[in-house]
Amino acid sequence: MSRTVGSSGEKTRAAIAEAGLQLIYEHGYEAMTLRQLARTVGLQPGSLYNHIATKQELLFDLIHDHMTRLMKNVDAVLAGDVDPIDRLKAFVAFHLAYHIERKREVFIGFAELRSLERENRRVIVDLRRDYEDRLCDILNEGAKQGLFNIPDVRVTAYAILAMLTGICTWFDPKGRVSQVALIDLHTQLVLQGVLSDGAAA
Amino acid sequence: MSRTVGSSGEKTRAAIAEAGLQLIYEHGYEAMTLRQLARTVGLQPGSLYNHIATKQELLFDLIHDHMTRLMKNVDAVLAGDVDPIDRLKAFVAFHLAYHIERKREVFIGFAELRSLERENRRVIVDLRRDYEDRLCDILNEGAKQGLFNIPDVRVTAYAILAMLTGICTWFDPKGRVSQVALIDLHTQLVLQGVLSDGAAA
DNA sequence: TATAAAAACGAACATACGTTCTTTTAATAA
DNA sequence: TTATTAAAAGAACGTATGTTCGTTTTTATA
Repeated sequence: MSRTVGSSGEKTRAAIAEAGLQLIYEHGYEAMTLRQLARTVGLQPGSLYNHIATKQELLFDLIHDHMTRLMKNVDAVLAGDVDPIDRLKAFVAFHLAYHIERKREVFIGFAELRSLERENRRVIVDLRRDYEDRLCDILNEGAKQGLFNIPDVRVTAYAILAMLTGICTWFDPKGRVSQVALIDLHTQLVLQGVLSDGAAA
Repeated sequence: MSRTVGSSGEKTRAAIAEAGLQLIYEHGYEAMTLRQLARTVGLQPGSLYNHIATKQELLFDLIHDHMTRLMKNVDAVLAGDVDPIDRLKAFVAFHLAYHIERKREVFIGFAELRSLERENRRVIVDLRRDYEDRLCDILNEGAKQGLFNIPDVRVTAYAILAMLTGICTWFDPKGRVSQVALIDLHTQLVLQGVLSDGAAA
């Protein structure tokens, strides 16, 4: 056989990306086989190479696209507010919603960092740092205005991010807890943990 | 050649465990090669099988030993206090100290869950659940006594655990922040986030 | 000291992997 | 309608992997 009826580069590329995402999420990058991926998409292994350069590039693109989208969205969300408390609330709500929606990408972006080759990893780590900085900026500004009581901004930012991101490892949209309740709970937890005595929530 | 001068099952077994821990931490379970492991320990690949049954069992034992030790230690720590606030403080301090000390095991126990075969994973997941329950118990008791204000105990427990465990991905004992400062900061963050208005810290 | 067990070597096995290459056919542009 | 390009098949390559096995030598036991 050869080229297949109805085949289209665009569709196949999308199918590979989606299947790759799911398979890496389920089994991990190293454990996922290109043969497995090909089978899922309905191709022969070699045919994948009409659409991807290497397995490594598949992983990198996946994470890189995710991080780029994350940055674009967080900047859009934070563009409005100026009050640190509002900004912090907006950040928490956005982070949770996005990480719930993109659960698989988030997990891979964290767990498969070590599967990235050095230069690729550097790019991603830099993007992560940019994202962390968004939260640090908010905390800094809030502390400056005397609204927040924060002994160490970066450590606190890490703690908050770890807490919020952690939910993506267990949250089930069809589960007992609604997304709204989840956001409320975490917003309270974060704000209460960070607000100085004088500031009103 | 054959059996080597000074060779001892006990020592070799320990060396394999330590090297396996480090290599899995660095490269991941799937990426780590038994040949790599053998080279690190100073053995031929086949000789590993005098000490381990399979690669999978190596991973399982590593995680299982870790979880067992974790449970034993947390129970010892919590044996003393009865006041929920004291217990929560003790839990936070213990969790952080332990997770800093056993950084590699903790990371593997989380990231390599999916590399465990079904039955093995079930065992570990059950142990994790037991550990989570320790924190839930504290939160429940505190809420019952009106000390804590917690909308959902299990979700809150997950949030706290995610936050505390997250530090093990970046904490550097030789870094800017001391372990004591870290524990203080997180204790405050957790307590403040959980205490009801009436309760004094 | 003789004997059994333990711990290593070294070679090999079957299999699976990422990737390349040639060929064939479908889609698209001239 | 013809020429070109894109997308697939299918076979193959070199290499690496987890694991097994027979042999040899050291350690421990009786």
